Amino acid sequence: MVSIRDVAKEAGVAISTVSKVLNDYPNVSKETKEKVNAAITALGFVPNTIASALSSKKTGRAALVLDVNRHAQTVDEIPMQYIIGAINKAKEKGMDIITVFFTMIAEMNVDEMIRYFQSQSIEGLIIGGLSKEDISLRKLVESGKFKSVLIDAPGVDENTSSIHIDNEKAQYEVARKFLNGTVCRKILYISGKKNGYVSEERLVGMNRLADELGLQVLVRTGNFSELEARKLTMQYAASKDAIICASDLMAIGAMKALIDMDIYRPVCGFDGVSLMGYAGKQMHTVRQDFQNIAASAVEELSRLMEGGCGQDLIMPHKLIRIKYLDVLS
Amino acid sequence: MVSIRDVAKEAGVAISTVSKVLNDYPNVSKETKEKVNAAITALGFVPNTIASALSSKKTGRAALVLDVNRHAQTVDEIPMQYIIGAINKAKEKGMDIITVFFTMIAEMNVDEMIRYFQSQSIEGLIIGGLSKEDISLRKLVESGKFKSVLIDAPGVDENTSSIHIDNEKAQYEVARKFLNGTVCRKILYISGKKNGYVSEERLVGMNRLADELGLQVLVRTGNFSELEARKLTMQYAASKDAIICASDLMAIGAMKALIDMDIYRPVCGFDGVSLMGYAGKQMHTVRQDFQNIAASAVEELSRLMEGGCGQDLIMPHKLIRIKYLDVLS
DNA sequence: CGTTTTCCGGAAAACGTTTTCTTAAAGCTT
DNA sequence: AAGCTTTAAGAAAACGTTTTCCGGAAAACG
Repeated sequence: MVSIRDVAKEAGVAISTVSKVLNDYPNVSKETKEKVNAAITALGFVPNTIASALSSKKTGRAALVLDVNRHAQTVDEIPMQYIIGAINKAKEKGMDIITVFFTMIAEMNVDEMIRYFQSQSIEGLIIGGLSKEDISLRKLVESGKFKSVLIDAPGVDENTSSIHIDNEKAQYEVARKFLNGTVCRKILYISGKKNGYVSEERLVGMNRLADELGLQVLVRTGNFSELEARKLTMQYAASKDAIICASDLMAIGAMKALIDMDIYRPVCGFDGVSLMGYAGKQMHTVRQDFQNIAASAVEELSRLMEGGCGQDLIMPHKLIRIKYLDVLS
Repeated sequence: MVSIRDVAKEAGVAISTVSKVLNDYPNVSKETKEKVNAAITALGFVPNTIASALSSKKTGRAALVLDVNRHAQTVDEIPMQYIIGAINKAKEKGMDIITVFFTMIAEMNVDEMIRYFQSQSIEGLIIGGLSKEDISLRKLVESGKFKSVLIDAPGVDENTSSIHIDNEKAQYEVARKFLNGTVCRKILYISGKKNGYVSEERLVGMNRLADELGLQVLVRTGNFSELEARKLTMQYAASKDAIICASDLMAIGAMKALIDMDIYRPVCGFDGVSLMGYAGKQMHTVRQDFQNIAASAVEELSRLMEGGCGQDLIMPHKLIRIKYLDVLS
C-alpha cells in the first residue's frame, strides 16, 4: 500500500506537507502543491481513512437507525427510501453511513448501546421513527454522547435536531380536501401508534378540522397495521360516512374490509407510498419525500457535527390523489 | 476516551497483555485475564476499532453493492431484504457493512472504483444482480483486490464466490406445476434481462420443460419491467394459452394487461415477493428467501476473507402459490 | 540596512491498537 | 542440580495519518 510517506519521498517534501496539501491547508505554495499532486497521481496514492480517523479523531461515521419489522408480510418501502436518500447524500458529503435496525439493538440497555456505537466509532445518529416507548434509544440520544437527528420525533437538546413534515397541518389539509364537497359527517379516524409523535400530531390536525366542520369523529388506534385497520373498519364502518387513516397501509386494510363488507365508503390515506399503486382505488393522501427527508437529515447531522446547534426542520409535503392504475380485480 | 493503556495501568499489566486478553490469545494466565477483565469493566473500556484496524490491517468492512433504481415508481422489496439479511448477519460476525448503490458508482471506471473502495478500507464486496453489462464493476471483481461474493452471477476466480438458487430447476419446476393438469400448450414466456445470468438460466429451464411437454413457447424479453411485460402481454396474449414470467413484477404487468384486454389467461410468476399479496390473484411462483441468501453471502465472504477459496453456493427455493388476499377490486 | 513580520516547509509527537521479539520464571528431564 | 523446554508477561516498533511547534527565508517596514 502506497502511503503518504511514499508520496512525500516522491515529491521531495515532508509528510506533513503532503498532509497539508491533502487537507487543503493554507500556507503551502502553489508549486509545492503541484509537486505533491503530481506525486499523488503518479503513485496512485489513496489516503487511508482509517489512519486519518485515528489521528484526527474524526471518523465521519454515522448510524442510520431504523425501525424495520424484518418478518412483516408486507413490505414497508419507507425504510428503503430513507436508506437511499441518506446513503447518497452521505457519499456526497464524504460521510460514512452504517445502517442499524431497531431489532439489532432492541435488547440492549443504554450503556450497551453507547458501547456498541462507540466501538463502531460512530459520531452521529439518524433515527427514524423513535417513539416514546423506545426508552433506551431515547436515553442514548439524551446521553449527549452523539449528535443526533431524529426523523419524526422531537429533539431533546442542543445536540439534537428534529426533522419531519408538519403532520398536524398535513392531516388537516388532506382530510379537508378529502371531505370537500361531500356530505360525510360521521368519520372513523384510524390513528397510528399510541404514544407515537406523528400519530398524535396527525390526530390534532384531524380534531381541528372536526371542530371546524362540526364532524363526529370516532378515533381508534390502528397501530399502523393493515390488519388492525381492517378489523376496526369491520367493526365501525357500517355506521360511518367515511374513513380517514393515518397511513396508507392502514387505508389499504380499511379498503379490504369494505370490500369484504360489500359496502362503499370513501377512504383517505397518509404517506403516499408507491405501494398504493397496487391498491386499485383513487385515494387522497399526503405525499412525503422520504429520500429527501433522509438526505436533509444527513446534511443536518453534518452541520451538527461541525458544531452547529440543534434545530427543528419542517419538510414540505404534498397533497396528492393516487391514480387508479387499472389494477387487478 | 479510556484506552487500552488505562486498562493496563489499572490492572497493573502491560498493554500488550491487555491486547492479548482482548483477542483471546493463548499464553495468558487465568489470573491475569481476570485482573484485566475486571479493569475493563471497572473503567468501561471500549476497544477502538479504528486503531485496531490500523494496526492489524484488518478492517472487517465489506460493501453490499446493490442495483436499485432510486426513481422507480414501484418499490422493489428485494434490495431491502438483502440489506436486512446482510446487516443482521454482519453484526453477528462482527463485520461492518456499508451499503452502496450501483448508481453511486455507475460513472466510475475500474480504477476509480478501486480507489473508492480502498479509501473506504473495504476488504470485501457482496454484489447483488451483477449483469454482463456492468463492465467496470465486473473488472473490479476480476482485479482480485477484494474478496467478493456475487449474488445471482457466476464467480470468476478463487477470490470470488457465487450464491444463487438453481434458477433453471426452479423455472422448470414452477412452470411444470403451473401447467400441470391444464391443456395450455401455447405459452408466452416473458424473460428477464438480455444478458442477465438468472434470466438465461430460467430460460433454459423453461425450454427444457417445453421440450419435455412439447410446448410452443414464444420468448420475449421483458427486462424485469412491469410496463414492458404489460405491453408484451397486450401484443401476444390473445393467441396464447398462458403466460409465464421470469419475475413477479412482470407477472403483475401481465395481469394488468389481461384485465385491460378483458380476457383470462393463467399467469405464472417468479420470486415470491410479498408485494404479490396485493395482486389479488392466486398465482404460482417461486419463493426465494432473500434475507437468508444475503446472510449466507456474508458468511461466505467472511470465509473468503479468512483465506477460504471461492465456491458456488446453491440456495434452496420453494414453489408456492400466493393466496388470494380479498384484495381491492 | 537592521528589525520585525509573514510565509513555507519540516521535525516529531500523538492517536490506540497489534504483534514480534525478548526475557524471566517455572517446569522437566536425566 | 545442571541443562533444557515451556510458559507468561513485558518492551517496543509499527500501522498511516494529523497537527503542533519551530526555524529559516523572504518580504515589509522605518
